[in-house]
Amino acid sequence: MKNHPEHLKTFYALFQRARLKITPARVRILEVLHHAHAPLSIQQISAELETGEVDIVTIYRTISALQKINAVKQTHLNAKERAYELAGEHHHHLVCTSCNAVEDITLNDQFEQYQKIITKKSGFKIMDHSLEFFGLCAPCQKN
Amino acid sequence: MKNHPEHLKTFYALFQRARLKITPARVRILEVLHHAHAPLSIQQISAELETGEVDIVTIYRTISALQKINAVKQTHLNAKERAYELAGEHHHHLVCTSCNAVEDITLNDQFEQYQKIITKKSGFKIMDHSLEFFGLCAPCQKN
DNA sequence: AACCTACTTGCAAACAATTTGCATTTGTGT
DNA sequence: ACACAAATGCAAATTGTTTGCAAGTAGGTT
Repeated sequence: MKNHPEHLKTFYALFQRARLKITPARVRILEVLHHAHAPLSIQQISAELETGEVDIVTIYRTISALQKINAVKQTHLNAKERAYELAGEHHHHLVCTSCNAVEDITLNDQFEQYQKIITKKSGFKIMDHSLEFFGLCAPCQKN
Repeated sequence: MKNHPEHLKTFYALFQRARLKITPARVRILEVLHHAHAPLSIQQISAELETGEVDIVTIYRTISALQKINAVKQTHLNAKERAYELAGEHHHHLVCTSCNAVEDITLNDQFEQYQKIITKKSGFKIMDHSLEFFGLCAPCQKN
């Protein structure tokens, strides 16, 4: 284990536990996700990287691996694409249906309440969830 | 406009407003969605119909048209597929990650509260949302 | 520091999902 | 019954995702 970016160290631990190697491609992909302000699709991750830096097949495989070790979470921002964000950065999303901007929102007590009610009513053991709001962002409401 | 199934009449109105024709294929697709107990993917809709009854391309186009006039809503129950349900039957979903069962849950005040808070905080004009919980259903918790 | 081996990668190609073009058919207002 | 725009099926194009395999590499061991 060489000199890898410091701020990703929590992920390196996950890697080691799963016997996954810390490769340049994986570090770059983690960095891209880390710097993102919203979940990214495979295509978007690919676009963030230098052309030819990482093959898109490798991105697919890396994301898949990261999901298995719970290092990334999948969300669904629109009809077309699946998008991914680093675990531990879980939040809900506001998706503007006009300009396609995506804004993160942090969950609060009110939502926890709702989840508790559902749990009680359903007998379901809830492990995770995905919530997206669709509408118009402030700027787009003026047009 | 001939003798079409009575219970779908609210949709016929939407069709006419949008100058969409009421065809056998569309009626059948609406029926399938109407009888479904959970959102269905394109493939599932296709499977519900008699073989060769409606071309899968037509299902794609029909669903797309129905979405445009807000007659169906899209949800994302799992990583692979998009699923659809009739509008007006909007609810949240409990997805069992073990047996893949999907259970509908009806939203309640608690959730409305949460949405209100988000609206106030963000300045977003929320038109719609999508919420899925993932976890283990009661039976699967025992295994 | 060189070595070994299992894990990774890129590339090509298979596969699957979704969309498009076009000739033909059909619903619906007149 | 007629006329025309809209809808359908089929084939083919496009796009998204997965798989097979030979070559390359991380990271523990000597």
